[in-house]
Amino acid sequence: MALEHAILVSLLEKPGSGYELARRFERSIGYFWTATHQQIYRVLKRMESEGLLAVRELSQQSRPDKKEYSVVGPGRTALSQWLHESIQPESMRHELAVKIRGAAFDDPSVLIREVERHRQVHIDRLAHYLAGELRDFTGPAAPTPLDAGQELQHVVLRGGIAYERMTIAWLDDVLATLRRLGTSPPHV
Amino acid sequence: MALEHAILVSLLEKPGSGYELARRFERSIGYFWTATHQQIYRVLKRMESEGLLAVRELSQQSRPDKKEYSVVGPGRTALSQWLHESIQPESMRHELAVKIRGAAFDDPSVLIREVERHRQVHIDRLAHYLAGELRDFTGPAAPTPLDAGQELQHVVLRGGIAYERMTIAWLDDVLATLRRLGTSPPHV
DNA sequence: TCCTCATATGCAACTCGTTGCATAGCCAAG
DNA sequence: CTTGGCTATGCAACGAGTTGCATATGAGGA
Repeated sequence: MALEHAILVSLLEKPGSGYELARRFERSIGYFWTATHQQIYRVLKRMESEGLLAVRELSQQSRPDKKEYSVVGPGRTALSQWLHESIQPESMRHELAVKIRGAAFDDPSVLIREVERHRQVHIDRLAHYLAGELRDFTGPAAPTPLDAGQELQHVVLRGGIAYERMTIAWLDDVLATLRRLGTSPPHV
Repeated sequence: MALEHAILVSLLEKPGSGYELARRFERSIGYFWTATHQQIYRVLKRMESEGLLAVRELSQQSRPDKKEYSVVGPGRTALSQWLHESIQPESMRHELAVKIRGAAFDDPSVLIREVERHRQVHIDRLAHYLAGELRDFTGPAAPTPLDAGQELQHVVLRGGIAYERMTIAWLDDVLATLRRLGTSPPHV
């Protein structure tokens, strides 16, 4: 159900089209909730038919027309209601960890490249987050003081930064372990 | 596709029934991959029909019969093949983060209890992981030296521990932010 | 005796999410 | 002038995951 709520939050922050939402889900919102454009278009249509959103068809010059969605009363109420409900803490879904345990039944060194690749992705994400933090929250161009919405966006971004740092450190640990096992006598 | 591979890993570590796998997915394997018993039974049946697993019907006294699954040749090959493929790094799914950003459009203090509840869950998980680490890997009752499989299980568990510690620290940050905003003048 | 709990397996219906494909307008480069 | 790229929206089919329900055995307690 959370895609619906992620869309409400994003559209309250700023109205936009399905295409624009899909872009936001590649940055910003997408740091902690992902969705493809097909999913977004489908849910937007449903939410509009349920009266949570309003559409405005905008003809643009030099571009195809778009439909701009914005949150209306019942949508705001739905979000508020959801905020008052409790959700259950995240359950893990870490495919790489499954692979690492699986490596016991093959040659552990086959995973070294894979783990290095993941490590690089997380390093890039961290750099991206840090640049965003500087631009929007802690740099000289950032507004001072931050309003409540910006403070909350910032604390979520700090979570992303902490997650990437933790992950990079862990992947270093994994690499050290795989390399150590690689030089030991084989097993199984 | 990863449920299939998580099952292969778990059954290679030790053969077992659907019920037993479901239990393992509540501990151990479940720390980084979750599944319900319905999902497990369905996939076991499919994997058996594809020749990845073998079944043995065991009649037990004082308990209903069970079907014990174990990995056979093609299953081992399938796992090995998967280990050589590359997967794409995890995409986040953090519902609480959506809520935190959404709190900008309601009273941020409504989230304080919710975040405190999540924090407690993570503290409990951390304690549980640390107890498991002591029991299986670092305590006096642990085998020395550890074999490759145990080393790999340990490094995965260290990842879980690092994740929980990071999350608890972040939730403290979130709580401090929510409390600070709660004492500021309202917004929106 | 009846109820509940733990073991053990499964179906049916549903929602959520992914993948591949299709369409269409306009721009810029070759 | 054709091709590729970006904006913009959408269908169809499939696969993954959840929820509710159903069934059966046997243990232990009220």
